[in-house]
Amino acid sequence: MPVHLSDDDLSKLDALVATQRRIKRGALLYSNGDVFAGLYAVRTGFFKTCLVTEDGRDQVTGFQMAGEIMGLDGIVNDHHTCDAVALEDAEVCVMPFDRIEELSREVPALQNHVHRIMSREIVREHGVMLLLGSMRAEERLAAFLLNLVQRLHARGFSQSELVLRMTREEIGSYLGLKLETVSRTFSKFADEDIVEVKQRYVRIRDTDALRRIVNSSTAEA
Amino acid sequence: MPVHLSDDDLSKLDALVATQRRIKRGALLYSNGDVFAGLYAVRTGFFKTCLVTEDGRDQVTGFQMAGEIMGLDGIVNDHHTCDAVALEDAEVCVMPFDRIEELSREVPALQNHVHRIMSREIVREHGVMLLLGSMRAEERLAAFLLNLVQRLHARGFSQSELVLRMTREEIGSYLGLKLETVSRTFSKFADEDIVEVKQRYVRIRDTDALRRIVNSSTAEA
DNA sequence: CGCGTCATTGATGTGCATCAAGTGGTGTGG
DNA sequence: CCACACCACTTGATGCACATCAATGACGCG
Repeated sequence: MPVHLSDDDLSKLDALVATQRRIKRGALLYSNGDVFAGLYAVRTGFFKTCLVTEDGRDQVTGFQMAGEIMGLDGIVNDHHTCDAVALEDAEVCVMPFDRIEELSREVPALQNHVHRIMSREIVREHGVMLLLGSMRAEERLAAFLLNLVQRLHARGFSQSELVLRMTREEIGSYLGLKLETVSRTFSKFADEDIVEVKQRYVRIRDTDALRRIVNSSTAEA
Repeated sequence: MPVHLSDDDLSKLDALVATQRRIKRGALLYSNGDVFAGLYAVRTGFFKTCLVTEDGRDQVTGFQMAGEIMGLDGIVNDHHTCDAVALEDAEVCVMPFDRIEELSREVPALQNHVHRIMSREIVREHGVMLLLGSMRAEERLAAFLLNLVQRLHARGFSQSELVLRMTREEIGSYLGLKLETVSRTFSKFADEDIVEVKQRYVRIRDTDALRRIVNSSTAEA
């Protein structure tokens, strides 16, 4: 998201990033119950955020890659309500939230930027609700792949090739499916020459077919 | 949510509410594609927000009652991405967003308040994702009823009695179920003396039973 | 090289959707 | 004021998509 700032403002922004943190693959950036310190911007690496309930339910709420912001859930109650786990070795910028608020008051562009980030997250989650509430397995996986590849492409990667950073189980948890269903659906796509799949490696051979699948609600209206 | 403000700040806050709007039952407060003007605080009445896709899918993303804020989805792209529909005659306060940002810069308590509202919405949606992604029909409906009655209770209504403002179909859309399933699940709860249901009227006879149902994931861990 | 983790694939089961009737409450016009 | 129409709701019969259970296969790491 581009923000237009003066040089003066930019130098203020530098002050925002208090520290950097390195997170090993499999390690937690923060977890449910942790005191909220600030927001995190992913510099390198790949994360998942997930809710874990007392009764053992586990829901992946999102996957985050370079440039994306984590930690917004902690603002309401000064405590995080989910876990952030690195799926590969990663680096994040730590931005203490009181500093963000302070600077936001001085730099309107930053203020608006923060609001947009939060609103974007809300809209993203609306999309996930639609997916979880009304899509079938194939539609969910197709939407997931398209979203992933689109975000990777925006970062300079291929539009058609990707290496999944997460397991089938994590994909399933995000999509509200069991890992076997995710695997079977991958195989089905492969049979239909829509994708090539070899473990974590995925090559999309027919993007339009995926798009058609996403919008195949047996549309009546 | 309590905000602590000085008298001076309070008088500034008055300036926030530009206008009031009355919405007839069934009418739209805003809809997908509308230019984002500001946030809305529900004064009286009851709303649903829902996504409608081109291919005819329809997902209710939330129900809003007095004191709750609508319109956050419009901030990112200056356009709303969902519809807000009044389920009964309603009144809302209109708060132009540029005024909110302006005042936020002067009144840190307001600034923080806005951040908390947005964060709270993100956390709420996490909960819905968990519900849609991993709960069975009975668990979903139990969670829904508990949430509704809890919010009503916080507004001075009964802890055990409520009148639903929405149809079975709208409940189903929110919970990712078909209306028949919602109806059957109500009947099942009634058979088990957990609730009394007569059309829109619901009386909860055993709150703990509902709570037990919500946490009955066949917990292994 | 062997063990643990992740992935694939098959057989079977089940929860919810779908299809279909029928009921009750509400608003409207004769 | 009643008859009719409409809509929301309920309930039953059937089907299907995905879950579950189970076995095997492919990596990757110590």
